[in-house]
Amino acid sequence: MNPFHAAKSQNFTQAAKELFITQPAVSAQIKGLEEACNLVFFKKRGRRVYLTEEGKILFKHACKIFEYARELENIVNDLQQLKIGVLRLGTTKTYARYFMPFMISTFHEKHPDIKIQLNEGSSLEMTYSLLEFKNEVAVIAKAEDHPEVQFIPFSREEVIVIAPVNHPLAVKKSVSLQELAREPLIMKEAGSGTRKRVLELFAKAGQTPNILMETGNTEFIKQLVQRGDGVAFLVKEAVLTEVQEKKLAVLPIREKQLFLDVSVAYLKNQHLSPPAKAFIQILDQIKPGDLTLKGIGSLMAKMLVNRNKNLNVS
Amino acid sequence: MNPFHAAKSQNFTQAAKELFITQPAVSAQIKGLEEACNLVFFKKRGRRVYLTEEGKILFKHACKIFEYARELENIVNDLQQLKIGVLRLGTTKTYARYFMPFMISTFHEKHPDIKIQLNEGSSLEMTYSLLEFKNEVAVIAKAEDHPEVQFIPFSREEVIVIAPVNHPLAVKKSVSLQELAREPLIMKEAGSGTRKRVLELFAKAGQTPNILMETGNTEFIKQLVQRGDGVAFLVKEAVLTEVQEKKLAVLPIREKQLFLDVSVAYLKNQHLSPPAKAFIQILDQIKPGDLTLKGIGSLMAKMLVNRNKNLNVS
DNA sequence: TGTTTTATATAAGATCAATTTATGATAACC
DNA sequence: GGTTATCATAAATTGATCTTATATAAAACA
Repeated sequence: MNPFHAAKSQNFTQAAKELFITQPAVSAQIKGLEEACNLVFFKKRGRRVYLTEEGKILFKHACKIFEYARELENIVNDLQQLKIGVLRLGTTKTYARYFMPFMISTFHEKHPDIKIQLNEGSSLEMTYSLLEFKNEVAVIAKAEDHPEVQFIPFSREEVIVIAPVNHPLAVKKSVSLQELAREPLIMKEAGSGTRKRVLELFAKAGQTPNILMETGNTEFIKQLVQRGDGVAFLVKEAVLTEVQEKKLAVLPIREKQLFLDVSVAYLKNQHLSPPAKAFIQILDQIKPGDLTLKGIGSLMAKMLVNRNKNLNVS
Repeated sequence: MNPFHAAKSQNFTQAAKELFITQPAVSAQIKGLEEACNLVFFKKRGRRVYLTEEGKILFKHACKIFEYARELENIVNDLQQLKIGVLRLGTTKTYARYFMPFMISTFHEKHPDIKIQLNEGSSLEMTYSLLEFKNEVAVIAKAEDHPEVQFIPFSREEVIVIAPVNHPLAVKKSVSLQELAREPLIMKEAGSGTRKRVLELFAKAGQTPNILMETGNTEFIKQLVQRGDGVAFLVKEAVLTEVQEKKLAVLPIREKQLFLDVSVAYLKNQHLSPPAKAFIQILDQIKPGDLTLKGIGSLMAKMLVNRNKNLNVS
């Protein structure tokens, strides 16, 4: 099995065969070791060799090294075969809440041994987290372009304007940006992809939005709007339930629909770990429609079952 | 400290310095490893290198190997410095009882970490135990010469004849072998050094001893003689107490005193382990007189204190 | 007892792996 | 924008390891 083990079979020639080398090579190796240690590990008697006491002691301990070497090989195999590994994934709170569960569950189903570390922040923060090697992949909007970051869009999400149910504009057939600019706006924080698109929209229309408040917390925004503190632009998916339950009204914008591209982002010209590669590959296979709440319905049960195995979402 | 550790310092050049090799050597090593594993362990960004997730995992496990390698070095050092090791020592029951305690105690005092395995048997059996590698050193009488065994005499013990205190010959001024040959003799077993000398003695005198019984057990012989079952030849040292206490009588042999050489025996042309070498060296330093019961008196206390540390006498 | 077989040691030459030297590319620093 | 620091690469060198061939010695056998 290993040099020592073979030699221990009280036969250098046999050891040589097992190691696919010649007998003099074994003799030389052992001689070298003995000289290096200034100790004798084998004694010869007749045509047999025996381990000395020192040899036995050294052998016993040396075995552990070979054990670990074998273990290391297993680890390398496991790394190749996605049996061990970590996927460090960045995303936004909103995506984590509305799109990620399905993606992660699908990934986890296919690679149940890979640990998943999910980090949240604004799209921009997550873009930088890639550059800082904090995350390897991010599911975010392109809040800012960066020459070293590759964005692969995989889903186009509609951004809508929400208002309190009793809002005067809610009854109108269409609302202009000019009208919206007068309303107090609960805006997503700096670095948000949605915010970027919204600001672009106002700028293009020559309007300046009346930003009442900024926050990264989508749930908080919904609460404020519901209480009548203002209106807000949010991804449709995130307010679906509240709209259906008539807790929030959707203001129909006069201008054409506003969309937000959700992308997988990762560093250009940088090696991707096997888990990261596998994750991106899975995203390629998932049809965008499956990501929405509609698609999730039938998969809810599965997700709940698989959730807490080695799925270290932190 | 080790290749990986150094490389982990996010700097191949630094690693190379620590390893006393050049930077391209480090690069080549890592490239080789990565290619062999079909994995990427380092990623470069700017002028720094970072461990990938896979690199971190492999590194964590590889450290254990280097830990063990360091431990192995310590073991080799300890073997050289007699910090660990086993002394496999053969001797006879009688010597174990009367001479060995002092020798072992002296050895143990000088090399407290060496374990001692004491095996007992007749002198001849112990001679063969050397040839079978069961023991490395033996403290025995030369019961039989052997071309491969080196005997180094270090003590000359007097052999005396003991008889029951009321034995008719006990009152005589001197007893001839002829007279002794008529007495029932409790003889030491085959392979005994004493037996060999006694038989030689009778043979030289043209007499045939009247052997009543053979046994290897010296204490048993003393019991039998005390009970009046016969006379026996034994090493003086072994019957000192009983003679002083007048439980046994000593028959004065007419012929010149009979002596038995106690030797250290070990294999010629065979490497001796450091513990065995150290033991023989200590025997060289001990004056024969110290070995007897007389010499032991003052050392009794010390022996008793030191006895049960890692002194595995089996 | 001598001959054959089996096993290790040794020496010289060949092979292969690892290292160095020299140089190029690239990003950070001033 | 030039300089510095760092890693990559290629070719040459070195050194270690292996092989081939042979010697030696003990066990097996006849």
